[in-house]
This record gives sequence, C-alpha cells and structure tokens, in this order.
Amino acid sequence: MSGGPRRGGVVNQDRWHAGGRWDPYDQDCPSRQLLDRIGDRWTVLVVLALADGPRRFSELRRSVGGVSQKMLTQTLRALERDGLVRRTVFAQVPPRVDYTLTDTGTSLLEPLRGLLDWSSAHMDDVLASRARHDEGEADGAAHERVAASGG
Amino acid sequence: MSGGPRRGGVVNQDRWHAGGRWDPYDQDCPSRQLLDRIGDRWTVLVVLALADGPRRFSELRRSVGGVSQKMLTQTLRALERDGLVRRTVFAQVPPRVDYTLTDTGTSLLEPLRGLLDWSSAHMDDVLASRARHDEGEADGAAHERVAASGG
DNA sequence: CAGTATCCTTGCTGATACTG
DNA sequence: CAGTATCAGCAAGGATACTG
Repeated sequence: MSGGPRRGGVVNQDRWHAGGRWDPYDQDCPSRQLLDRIGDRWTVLVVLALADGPRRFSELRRSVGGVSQKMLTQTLRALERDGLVRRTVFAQVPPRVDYTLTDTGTSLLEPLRGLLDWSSAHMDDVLASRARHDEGEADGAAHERVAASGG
Repeated sequence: MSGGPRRGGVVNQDRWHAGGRWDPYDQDCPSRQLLDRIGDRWTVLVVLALADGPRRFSELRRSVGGVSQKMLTQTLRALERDGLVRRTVFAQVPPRVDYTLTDTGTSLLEPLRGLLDWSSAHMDDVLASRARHDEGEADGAAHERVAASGG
C-alpha cells in the first residue's frame, strides 16, 4: 500500500497497544495504516458521500466530483476490503450496485466530523498565517524566532 | 500544495455548512484543504510527535520512524507556514532548533486523537475484515451480497 | 546539528478502450 | 450501468552529497 518495506509476516497486534496505546510512529503498527488510508483523498470523500445512506456507483461518481472511474472503483474496493463499506449487487439488468457504510464505516464518521469541525474553527487562521508567511518571504524578511543561547 | 487554482480571497465559511453540512468536494471549502494537509502522512505524525512539548529536529527524525530528512524538513516548513508549528533557532554552535506546537497546532491534537482512538477501537475489525476478504479471494469464493431485484 | 541541492526511482493517477 | 485492462505522464518521496 505505502510501498514501504514490510516484514512480510502476520503482525502481532499486542505489540503496539500495550497499555491501550498505539504507536503510529512504528511503521508496522496498524494505526499507521489508518493514516495511509485517509491519506488517499478519495477515501475520506467517499466515506463522507455515503454518510446519508446507500449510493449507487454512478451517484458516487457524480457526487465525488473529479474522481475517475478507476480511482472510485479502487477506493471502493479498499473500503470494502477493510469492512467499512458493503457492496450490494442487484440481480437485474441494467446492473445496479449499492454501496453502504457498515457499522464500522459509520463509526468513522464521528472522528471525521471532528476533523471537519476543527477545520471550520481554525482554517481561517491557517489561511491567514499562510498569507502572512508568503508575504514575508517576498520581502526577504527573516521573521524567524532566534533565541539566546541562554548559557 | 495541491496546486489547484485558488480564488485568492478570504472565504465565507457559511457557504459550505449550510444546514450543518460541508462540501469537501468544493475546492475552496476549508474542509478540502484540511484533507490536503492531513493527506501527507508525515504531517499528522509530526504534529503528534510534538504533543508533549518542544522537540529538536534530530529528535523528531528519530521519533517519526521512517521519515527522511527531506520530508521532515518539508513537512515542518509547511506546518510553520500554516501557523501550526513555531520554529525557534538558538544562536549557538552546534546549531539547535526547536519546534513547538502553536495554540492552533495544539488544538488540532484533539480531533487527531479522535482518529487515533477510532483506530485503536476498530483496527482489529478492519484487520480481520481484510484477512477474511483476502482469504475469500484466494478461494475464488464470491461472498458478495446479491440482493433480489425486489420489484 | 540542521539543514540545502540534486538526481532518480517508484507508483499514483487519469485517459482511453473494451466487456457483461 | 458498472465495471476491467492497459498505457503514458507526472510528481512525491528517498538516497546521496555538500554546506553553515
């Protein structure tokens, strides 16, 4: 998935959540894989698009603007494999396939919304900081913090 | 970053969550930009690594296993530009540079932890589903849901 | 220590064409 | 409608070498 070197075997999950904590810094830790998963910009968009209920392939394609057929299929397959999305085929012609969030998939909506909420609260600050920073660079001004050695 | 065309002005956030809903499919919607940011897998890892206080460059490099020098620098620069991280240079030799989470950066920890919590709660399910799915594929068994046309 | 600059490979991604 | 297969382009990411 991430293309990085993997040990190649089944991993012992107890290794990482000793004391109930995961270690995302460990390349082999599953929590790291979550990050890889939401790293795909389509994954999050598709999950969000399914928040209100089942959607057909073509609906998703329209809904998630800019996604290619290939990427949508690929994303849906990965989500299905992870048990976040259920695929239902209707035996009829023309074909009809519905995609639905599983319970696990639905549960992901909550933390995702937490992120979206943060965005709504702080994105202005981020955008402002970005603009300020870019201005400063144009001036060649060095506005970095320099602390005394202190010793 | 995403390289896409931007309108360049300050955006009115009310535009996107009319009725409490976001439109991450809109290029200009803040939620889309957040997605771009956490899309880099290093960004999240670095922010998390700074949760417990200031860290030096070399500490981060060790802490965030697998990150290259180039990627760490790049990530840190982006975070600084966005006002999530503050860079402090100590005028001494050998050089010492500290990175600290700003208030905005710190506030991001909460939703991030929400994601990590989700991961710790559901990663087992995801991993199990994945294994099950892969097994089924090896068997060539079709365990996909086929619904009746239903009339 | 803390970067910067450069090269080069990897693989993601989208466009296109074809199938059931 | 809902995919699968194949190909070409580009950019992210890593390794390496060098600097202040």
